[in-house]
Amino acid sequence: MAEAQARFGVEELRPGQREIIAALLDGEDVLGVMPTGAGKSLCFQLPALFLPKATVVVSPLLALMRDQHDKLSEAAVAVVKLDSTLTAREADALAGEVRRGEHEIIYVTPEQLEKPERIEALRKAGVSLFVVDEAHCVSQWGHDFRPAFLSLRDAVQQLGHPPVLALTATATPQVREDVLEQLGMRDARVVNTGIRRDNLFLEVARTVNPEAKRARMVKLLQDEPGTGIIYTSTVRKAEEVWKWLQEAGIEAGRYHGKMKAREREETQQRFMENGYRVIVATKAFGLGIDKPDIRFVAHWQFPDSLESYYQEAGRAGRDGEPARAVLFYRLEDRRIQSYFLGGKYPRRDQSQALYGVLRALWAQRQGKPVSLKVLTEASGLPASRVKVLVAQLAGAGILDRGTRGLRQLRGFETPEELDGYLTAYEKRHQSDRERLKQMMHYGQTTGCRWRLLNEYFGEPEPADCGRCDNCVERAAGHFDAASPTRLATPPQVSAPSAA
DNA sequence: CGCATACGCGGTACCGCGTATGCGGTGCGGTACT
Repeated sequence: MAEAQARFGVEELRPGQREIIAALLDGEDVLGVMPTGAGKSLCFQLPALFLPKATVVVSPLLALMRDQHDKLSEAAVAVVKLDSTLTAREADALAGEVRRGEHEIIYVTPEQLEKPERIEALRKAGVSLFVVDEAHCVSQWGHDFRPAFLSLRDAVQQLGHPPVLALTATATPQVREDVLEQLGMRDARVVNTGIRRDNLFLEVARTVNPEAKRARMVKLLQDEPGTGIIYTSTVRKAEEVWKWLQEAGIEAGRYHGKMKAREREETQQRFMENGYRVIVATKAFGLGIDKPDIRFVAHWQFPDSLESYYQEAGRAGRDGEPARAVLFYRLEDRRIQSYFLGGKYPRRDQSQALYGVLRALWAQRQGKPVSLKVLTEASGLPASRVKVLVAQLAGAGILDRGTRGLRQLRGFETPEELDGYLTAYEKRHQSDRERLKQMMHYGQTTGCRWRLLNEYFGEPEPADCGRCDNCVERAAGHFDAASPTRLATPPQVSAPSAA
């Protein structure tokens, strides 16, 4: 404890932190689900100082790595980060230091761990603890646009499977399962400190058309003098809303993935310094946004799922003061999310084609390994999709991703097993559509919204909360016998047509 | 998936209708060029 106090200025460990650290020092794998601000970082920074060898921390964003690296350097921790911003010369020099074991904490991107030379350097150094920060990215990003997250399981294996710590603020039972599976942490201990946020008021504004949305937003901005975020589903919509607010004389900033990195950093900086009344943003404005006094988060359009919604809405009121999460619900906004879901995963025919091409290549080379590059070219599929499918085959034990390429281990033994491979992503797609439906249910329900969220996240369900619009209305007698239809009507979520 | 816009066409002097086409999130890393 003296060490924690001296190096990090920490007086006392919180219950979740204590449990996680104890389990790690016992050699267990741990999945820690803790809200932002609950001190996730300390769960690995503190053990890192005592463990004999290095702690590797996988981080999804260069900006997050940079911030944590700089903070730790100031605390006199021997820390290094390996990413693409290094020149080849710098990378070599640092890899040398890593091999010689000169660093206690090593930050890496998942992409770096796909390189054999990085793994080799870490293997030489020896790894005492392997940490995946923001671990929901494994499930949220791994299966489509950053498949490197699906290679982490191999990296852990190659490093001799040190204790693995996966940390996240948001995880449904489903996402938890996926993270544990994709990281190969079958017997992990799960430490969950809950999602409860007493100061956050949940509300939905049913808006039948764009005019209604704008009118409702004007009202929100009049009622609520504090700083807020407005999330939109597309870059174009973010720009549109941003211009509209500026014309209305509101000090608004914008943030989305099409902006230059420099401009995004400046916007975020100014937001932190209270230079904006609101930020209009896409989901790019997410990880690493940790301003305590955000008074409201409004969604101009609903996101793909309740975990996305809660991640974004939960950025309001981190300081514990009253804050509002307002969803501007409009049925038509389903369109864009349905579109995003459409192309997310490998289709059955692509899974089938890839496996066929791979088997042909192996046969042709008499069982010699096939490089990912050769397979990608032969399959004609996008590289990221091939990576996802290869990770799936590796997970099923069909192949091995060695330094010399993809090595065949065995074939599918039964038609059922092959079918499992072919339908896995169809099932995932189906469950994503279900999650979108639940998001819409949240927008349409007349029940307690906190109860619905708790149910969704597998948390104990409270009695009606008094901290959402529906409970307040019910308390005011608006849902009683005078308007029985509102209570009796089940939520209207129209079934999505077959894709 | 479904809306917005453009286009083609018929028949009328500018316009309406039906069909075609485009669009749409999140970031790493490596490469080419200044």
